[in-house]
Amino acid sequence: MMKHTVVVVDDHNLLSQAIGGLVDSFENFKVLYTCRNGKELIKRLDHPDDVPELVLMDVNMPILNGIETTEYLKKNFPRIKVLALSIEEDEAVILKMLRAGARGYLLKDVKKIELYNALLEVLEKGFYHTNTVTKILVDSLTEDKEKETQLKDREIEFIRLACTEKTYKEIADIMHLSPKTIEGYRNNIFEKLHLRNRTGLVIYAIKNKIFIP
Amino acid sequence: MMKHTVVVVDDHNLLSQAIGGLVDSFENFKVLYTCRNGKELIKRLDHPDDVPELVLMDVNMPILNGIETTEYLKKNFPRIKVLALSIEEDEAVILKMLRAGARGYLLKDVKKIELYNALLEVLEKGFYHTNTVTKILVDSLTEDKEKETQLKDREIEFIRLACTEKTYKEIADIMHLSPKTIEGYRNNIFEKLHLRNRTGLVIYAIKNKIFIP
DNA sequence: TAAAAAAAAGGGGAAAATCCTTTAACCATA
DNA sequence: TATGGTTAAAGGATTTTCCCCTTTTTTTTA
Repeated sequence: MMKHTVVVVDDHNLLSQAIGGLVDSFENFKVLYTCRNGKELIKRLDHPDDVPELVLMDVNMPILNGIETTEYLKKNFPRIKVLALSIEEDEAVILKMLRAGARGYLLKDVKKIELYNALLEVLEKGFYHTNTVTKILVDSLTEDKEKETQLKDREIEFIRLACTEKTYKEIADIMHLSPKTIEGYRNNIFEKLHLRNRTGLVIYAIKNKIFIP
Repeated sequence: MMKHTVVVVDDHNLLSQAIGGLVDSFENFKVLYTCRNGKELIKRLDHPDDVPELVLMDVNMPILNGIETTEYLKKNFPRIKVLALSIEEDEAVILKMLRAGARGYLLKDVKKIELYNALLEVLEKGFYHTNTVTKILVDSLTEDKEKETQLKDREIEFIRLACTEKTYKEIADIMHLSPKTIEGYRNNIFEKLHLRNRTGLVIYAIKNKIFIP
């Protein structure tokens, strides 16, 4: 019986070993080799014997990351199916990865049986998506989320000021706007980013490098 | 005429060059050499010819920072006078540096004339302090600032919770305290740290690594 | 140029945060 | 056992924030 061929691409040594081992333990799958980043993978694909059916691809890698690598594969090796593997649960990242051509998106703490199902389904049906990922996909289609979530210049300006000890009234003065307009800004941003209050906004701004303390 | 000997210790190449140039331009001062960190300086001091009268010391350096280096000099080369040079305007840092034995504390955007005066005064009077630094010094003596500024364990715990979207009432529940007590905590902390509101507290906590977003 | 969309502003009200003062309970220890 | 120090808690007043919902003004676009 011919085993399905798999390549694991992940810069985290321990994890790629573990995942490789898991895949090898499935009787109808075989790990050809593992790579530390996209560049390494692309190099190896020069040899026809090294071209797998499926790539388990980490998203966050140095040199050439999962998104870029997947885009490259879609262009140059369209028959290779990419299954993304990541700790990132960030919607934007998941969307980028899927748009780049990934056939599925697994979180790294995936259970053995789920990994197996994912591998099989990707080969048979061409895709595998958990409920979470499906929901994100649907949402992104139905309400043009990215565009609406995009922060405008003036909003960014406001956020930076909100990361200080100034009151909204003071911020309004600085931005030459009415306090009521500032409230509007704040309310829009809260809704866009699913925030409850200013503290959440400050943390968000710092996490996303809008404001650097 | 004998020129006064100076060594510049700063890991920022450009800046140490600039400062060195400035010092050399004073007719009665001469830069012996520059170092990138405290370790380098200590090594060079083995040679008696390399022992200067005065060291212009950066506070933030890798390997061996300004405070540790100044402490070492106080112990082993008490005749070398240290003039601290930093972008840090943090009270605690300034105090540490002075306690370590620095004879003065200059901000890096110091003007030429002020640097000159500082160098002269340190050599002649033994110290040079700007108004700002003097005030900090006085304050630290009069009201035992350090001890009172020290945050207690429970306060740290509170601060971490304040860096979330929780209301004070929710925080009170979590900490098994009355909301009024939580208010007390907050007020004490605001006063200690000269803060106006929760936003300021969040920024402070992140800056000081009490809360890592 | 009229219609649509986005930006700005407003009113009102409830909740939360801020500020100030005072009280209660509990220790330590002189 | 009085004394003072610390921590916890409360009352009351004021400001700021947050949340609806509506209106006006400006800009964009069909």
